[in-house]
Amino acid sequence: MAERSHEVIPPIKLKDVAKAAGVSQGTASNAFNRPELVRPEVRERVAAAASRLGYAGPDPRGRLLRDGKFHAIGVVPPGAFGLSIMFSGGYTADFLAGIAEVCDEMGAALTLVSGRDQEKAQGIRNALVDGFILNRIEDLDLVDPARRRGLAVVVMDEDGDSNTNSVRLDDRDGARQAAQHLVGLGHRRFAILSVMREDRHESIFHAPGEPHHRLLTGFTHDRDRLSGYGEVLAEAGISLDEVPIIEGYVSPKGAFAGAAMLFDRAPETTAVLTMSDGLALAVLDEAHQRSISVPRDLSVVGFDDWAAAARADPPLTTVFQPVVEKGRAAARILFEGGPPRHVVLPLRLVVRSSTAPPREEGTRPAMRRKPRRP
Amino acid sequence: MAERSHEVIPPIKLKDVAKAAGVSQGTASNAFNRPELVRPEVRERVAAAASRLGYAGPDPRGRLLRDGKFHAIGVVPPGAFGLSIMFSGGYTADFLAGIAEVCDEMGAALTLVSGRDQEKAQGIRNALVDGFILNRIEDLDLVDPARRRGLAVVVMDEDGDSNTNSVRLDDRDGARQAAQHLVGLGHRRFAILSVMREDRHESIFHAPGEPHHRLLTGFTHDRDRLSGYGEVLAEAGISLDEVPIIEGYVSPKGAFAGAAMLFDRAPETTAVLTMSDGLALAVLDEAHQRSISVPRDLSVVGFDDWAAAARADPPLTTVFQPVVEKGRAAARILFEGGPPRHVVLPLRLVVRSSTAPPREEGTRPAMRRKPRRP
DNA sequence: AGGGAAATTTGAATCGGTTCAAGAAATAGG
DNA sequence: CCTATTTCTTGAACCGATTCAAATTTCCCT
Repeated sequence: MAERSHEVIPPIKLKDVAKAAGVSQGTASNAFNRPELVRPEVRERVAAAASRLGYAGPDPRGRLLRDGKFHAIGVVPPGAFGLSIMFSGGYTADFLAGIAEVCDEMGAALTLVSGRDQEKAQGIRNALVDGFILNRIEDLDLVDPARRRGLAVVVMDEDGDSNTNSVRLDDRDGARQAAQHLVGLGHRRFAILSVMREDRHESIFHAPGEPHHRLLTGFTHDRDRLSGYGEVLAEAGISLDEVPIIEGYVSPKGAFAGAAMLFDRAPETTAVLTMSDGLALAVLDEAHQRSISVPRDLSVVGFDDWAAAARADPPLTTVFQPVVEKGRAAARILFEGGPPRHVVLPLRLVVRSSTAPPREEGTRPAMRRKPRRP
Repeated sequence: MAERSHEVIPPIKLKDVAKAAGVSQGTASNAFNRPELVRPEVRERVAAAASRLGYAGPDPRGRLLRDGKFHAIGVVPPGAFGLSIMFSGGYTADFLAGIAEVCDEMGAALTLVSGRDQEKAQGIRNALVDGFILNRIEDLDLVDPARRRGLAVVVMDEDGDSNTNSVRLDDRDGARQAAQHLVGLGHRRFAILSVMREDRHESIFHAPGEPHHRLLTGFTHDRDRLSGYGEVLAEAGISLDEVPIIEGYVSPKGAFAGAAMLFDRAPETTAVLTMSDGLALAVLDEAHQRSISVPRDLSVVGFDDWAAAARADPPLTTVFQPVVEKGRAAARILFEGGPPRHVVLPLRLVVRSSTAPPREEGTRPAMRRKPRRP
């Protein structure tokens, strides 16, 4: 018949191989997966049949259905930016590297689930993974779909309810270390540069005495940092109410505006605590513009330990975040299973050269000086 | 019975939902996947039953088996370093970003397959993906296992056999552009810094006149670059045989050794063509140590356009590689299917400040000067 | 050779859906 | 009201393996 040649050859299945080798399908399966259970001669017959038929080995689909495990864990890219943001370096890259390390050890695959916004839930429902690592900030509403599928879930940067795994950093303690360092150096006149997540375009100066409940700082970790600073200052007899706090938008521009505001409105400051290296680096830059010497005239502490912090001039004292370890911890929880765990990782102050004891009273030059910029 | 409480509740399946809703399993399936085929009232009854039973929607395992598509593509980490190398920035990160972009558009997942060496083949056999992007260099032997599974495959940096998809860069043309630039500036005294992939620890100086078949340069793209250089020089009447070629090991140390050798053994050179920005940056550094001015006394061209190239002093003229686009192209081929394709992407010379016309004869200072280093 | 233990092999159940031809019900047309 | 359509539903086949109790062989001793 003419149609013969148009027929699609159905792909070879284990059953076909079994038949060709003259064994049962069960034995054929064992020949591939538990060869020690099969007599060498038979094993060989199966192998021969397989290669004769061009059979590449058991299809993972079948196995998957049967034994349920995907041997892969999933990560959802944060925000609405899509997958490629995960490779743009910095935080996400380090985080993934930590996860990847553990996946490697476990011989599991790491699956990056695509999708933005609503599509993400869809992605969660269909992902071929055994568990998910979710970002608290944007993906908290994905916990439910994942759980309903019976998947293990780890939520980052959030305590989570007591039966959801979580991994977060001890931001409060990190902030305490930073503040303690400055207090220990003898500083008494502090200012705090905070970030503001609202989409505002002007920085806000909260003068001493202003009630701090008006702060716009939104994320838990920012609040933790602030409270860490507050605690240590309080222990040193300084009320947070007396400390000027500047909130700037997280963009570089916002950071510079905040830095300028610091010099303009709080010139008596000898030590600046910040919520992020971005802000601290802006302060360094602005200080340079105004010929204010860091750390002689002003000590600056960052937060996060960006790569740029070590290269800054002067190298920035800042708080290191174990981001890679965060990834590792999250992945390990997923693989280990067991009852819900709540991991809190310690931060560590890295002392570099942007901090020093304050200048003696009287020898400090006025900070408010015209910027050199045009 | 006492055991009652110990019984494992079997997970809810579509069948259970169908029964609870009083419809056939087929209808229940449609209610989820093709709701337009189901009367609204019935659809709702199914939804109600599902939510009452805590059913999260059809399990992907079942669907997978039936319709075969994983909606994911796989990437294998190069080398024996494992997964986490993919996030260490630079080449792999850019490459993955390109792949990720396309996955996003297609709503597919990106799966990073773990495993090193032999385990990789195992990973290929079990990966839950529809296609693979493989690195030529280490993964050529993985093409077969992937193909046998009937998966689409794209091989990078290699022409591949004519029925294997491939994506590569036009290194020869990139090299031509670089050489042409220097020839156009008037240079006639060239040297070439090449890389050596063997695990040697000393650089090799191939003096003019030496037969070049002794070069150790191993990768196709390195040979392409060399041949591009050679072609253009030949067109300018300069035989490659007259050009000193230095092969250095790819480590930073090797690069510096090669750079030193250049100044020591080929001091009359006015223009250096390199196989990599790493080498070119080492030359810049060594020139600085020896107080040789670039580009006044020596023009240097890199290859790859590393991020550091633009920041170098002076900013390095180099050949830009569209790595992100490489990733995109590979992913697109996988998703588009169709007959095998062989994509060759163009490179582009980026002229910065490390190249200039040669100094006039006679005014050039002797290059061989004692290095300032201790 | 005979009996029991150990090593292999078999066959059928199961994993959780999707799909499609065929039947049933609802709707439209005359 | 009856027939022709159109819209929904059903039921069974199928996707490709793994697993395990039971059946069969092989092996080892006496």
